[in-house]
Amino acid sequence: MSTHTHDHHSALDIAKNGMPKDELLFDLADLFKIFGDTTRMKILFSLFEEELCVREITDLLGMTQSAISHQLKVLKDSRLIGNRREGKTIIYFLADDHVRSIVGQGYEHITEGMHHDENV
Amino acid sequence: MSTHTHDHHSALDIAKNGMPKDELLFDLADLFKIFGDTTRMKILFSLFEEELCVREITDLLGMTQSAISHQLKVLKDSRLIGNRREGKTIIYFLADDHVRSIVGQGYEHITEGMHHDENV
DNA sequence: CTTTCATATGAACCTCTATTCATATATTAG
DNA sequence: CTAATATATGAATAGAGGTTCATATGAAAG
Repeated sequence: MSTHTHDHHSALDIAKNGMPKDELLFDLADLFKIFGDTTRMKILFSLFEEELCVREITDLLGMTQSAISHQLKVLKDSRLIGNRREGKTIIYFLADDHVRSIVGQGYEHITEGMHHDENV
Repeated sequence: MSTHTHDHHSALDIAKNGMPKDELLFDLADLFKIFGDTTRMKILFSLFEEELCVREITDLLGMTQSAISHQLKVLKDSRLIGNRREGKTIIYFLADDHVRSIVGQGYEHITEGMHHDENV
C-alpha cells in the first residue's frame, strides 16, 4: 500500500517533501479532530495520571455513562487509549506517549501566547 | 489517588497537577480543533514550504477564494499563521514552530500505526 | 436458570461549523 | 475621480459530530 522510502523520517521531513497525499492529510486532520473536543481532552487528562475504569471517568467528568463510553470508543479507535477487562469492569489507559507529546506542544503554544501582546 | 513518582519539568507537568482548569482544557481543545480540518491542514502544509499569498493557496488547494480566506482567518485568530501586506496582495506564513511540532507528533502517531495490525 | 452490576451501542436530536454566495474593503492604475 | 485587482466578511445553507435515551451485551452472584 505504501510506496514511501522512509524508515524513520523525522516529522519535519513532511515539510520538505511537498504536499503529502490527500489521504495522509485526511488522516492527520482526523487524528487532531480527536483532540478537538473538551470531553475527550478531559478523559485524556484523567488518564495522564492513572488507569481508570469507565465508572471512575464518568464520575470525574460528571457526565452520563453513555456519553463517556461513546467518547472512549472514539479514543480507542484512534489507538490513543487502550483497555482491558477486570471482572465486570473495564480499565482504560493511555496507549502511548504521543498523546502526552501532542497535548504538551499544544499546551506550550497556548501558554506562550499568554506572555505576549496581541498585535493584530 | 496520585501514587506516581514521575519528576519532569515541562509542559507535561500538566499531567501531574491533576485536572487543569476547565478554561485551559477548553482552550486546548479549541486549538486542536484548528488542526482537525483537512482544508486548514492543507493550508498549513503549504506554508511549511514557503510563504504564500491568498491566490496561490487558493490555486494550490483548488478551492474558492472565499473558503480559503475564511480558514486563513481562523488560523490567524489562533496565531498559528501571520500575514503581511505587499501591495495589493497579502502574504501568509507560519507564525511559529509549534505548528511543525504538533503536526509532526501527529504524523508520527499515524505512521507508526501503519506497522501494526489495523483493528477497527 | 434469573438478577444485578458494568459497559457498549444504535437512533434521534441538536448544536456547531465549513462552504457558498453576494458584497464590502483596500490598493494600484489610468 | 473610476476601473481593476486582491482579499475580507456577513448571511444562509448543509453536513458532521456530541449528547441523550433506550436498549443490548457481558460477567458475576444467588
